[in-house]
Amino acid sequence: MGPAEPAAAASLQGARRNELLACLAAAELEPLLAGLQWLPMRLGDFLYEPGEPLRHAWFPATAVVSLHHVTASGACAQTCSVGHEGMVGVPLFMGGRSTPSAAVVHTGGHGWRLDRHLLAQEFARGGALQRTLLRYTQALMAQIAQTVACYRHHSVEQQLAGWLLATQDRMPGDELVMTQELLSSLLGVRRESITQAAGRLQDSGYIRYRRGHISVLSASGLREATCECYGVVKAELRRLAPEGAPQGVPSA
Amino acid sequence: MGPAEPAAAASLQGARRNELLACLAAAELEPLLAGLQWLPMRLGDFLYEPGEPLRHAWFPATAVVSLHHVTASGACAQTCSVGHEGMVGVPLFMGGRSTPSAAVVHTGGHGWRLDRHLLAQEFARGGALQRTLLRYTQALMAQIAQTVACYRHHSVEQQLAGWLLATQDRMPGDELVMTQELLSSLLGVRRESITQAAGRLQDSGYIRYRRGHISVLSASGLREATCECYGVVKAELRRLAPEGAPQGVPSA
DNA sequence: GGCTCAATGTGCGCTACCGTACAGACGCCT
DNA sequence: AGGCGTCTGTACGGTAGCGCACATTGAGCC
Repeated sequence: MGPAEPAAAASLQGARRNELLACLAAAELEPLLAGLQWLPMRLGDFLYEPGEPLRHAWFPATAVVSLHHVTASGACAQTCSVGHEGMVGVPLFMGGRSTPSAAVVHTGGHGWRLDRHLLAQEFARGGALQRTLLRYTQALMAQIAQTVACYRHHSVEQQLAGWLLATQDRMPGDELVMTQELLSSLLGVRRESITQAAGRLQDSGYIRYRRGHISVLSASGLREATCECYGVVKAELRRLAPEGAPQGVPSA
Repeated sequence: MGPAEPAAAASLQGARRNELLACLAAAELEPLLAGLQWLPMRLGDFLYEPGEPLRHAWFPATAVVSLHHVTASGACAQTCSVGHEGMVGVPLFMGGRSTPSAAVVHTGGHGWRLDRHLLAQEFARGGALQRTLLRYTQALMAQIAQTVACYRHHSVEQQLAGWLLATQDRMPGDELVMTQELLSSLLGVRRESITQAAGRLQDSGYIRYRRGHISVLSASGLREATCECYGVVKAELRRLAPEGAPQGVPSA
């Protein structure tokens, strides 16, 4: 963990880099400020692990987080992706404290960390914050459920294209720092399957990659290459997003 | 829809057939009674369809409901199962009104139907009902997420065994009315794959089936045959279940 | 009993993805 | 520059599940 800027830096302005925080009126945001910290979120950081009580909630701004499950044999499968449109730590207000899933930062960046007591306390008030978080949680459920259908019926190439689009939507810039090895473990397939699928996407001119970096050259091409799941999830996130929230990538 | 028993039949006693309703103290249950109806839930009934605003919430007692997604090409994949331990209609209190998924009754029985306005109104009070529903919703998310990992990494035979166990947990008796055709469409695989997997389970002596009926002969055998996903989901449902709720199958 | 139709059994080739092994290539470090 | 370690490319056989075609069987019905 890097040195935190003082809590005073948790200004209204800064909070607007996360859409859930951004939607809150000053009156609702104010009580949270004391528990908000703007922190780096580094590639590979685990925000929580299976069965372990969550210690904080996170509201990413430029970082992207993957929620995933690990099977008994050690295999992994990403269930959803969280960026500036959402938050990590839903169980903190749903009442469970922990979950069988894990959350890991797969694109480094920054975000807001919020004290869990403060979150629970303000959530319990039942106002705009509660409404916003519950709507987001529903979108999260839709995302996970869509992933079920996608893993069942669509090809690795379609899933990879969708993953790249979803990740790009959540980060500034077009270049992902990501090895095929890591990507394969997130999607729960072999590294070689990613090599092959990524090769085809590169041959089509949609992406370019080199040792640990992937650049999106044509988002519209990727949209051709992926299945409908990407669009369904994006539409549902938008439908359930808080009103007045900025759409799109935050300024870096 | 069959003829409804009069709302007066929505007694405290009857409500105990669903664990979420059963956990509520009389004071919390009372305001709901006017909107509760004990109704038959027939095989094949759609409780809601993708994108359509939900009209009711359902609290199954002896029926079992499958939530599933349908892909653009018409393929289907079950994301989770709901019986007497849960409820159908989470989007009604999460704020979305509709969802991209569908809910269909796959094991006929009875359950309580609740007026959506009443549900939303009582949920907004923020008491035990809200706490209970949110904890259940978290369990539902865990179930869907576990399904992601399961579809990715486990065999159809493992998934079938788990499905049979999960369904049996939610219904009275050991005989499911279910064709392989319907089962295959729920799990999102070919009918022949089910034939093969079910054949192996029958050869092992764990189940017996004949034209549209499946009997569980050995739940412990099925537990051997399935993956860890069944156990993980069951544990999470139990962990997040309301305190004081009866565990196990309701009397029919 | 015999008919009919839905449900189940079986076989065949096909494809996507897996598991393993190893070769090449790029980037970083000294 | 040269070495090293990581990342990526490729090839091989193996397997699970798909898509299709068709045979068989059982339950219900007249």
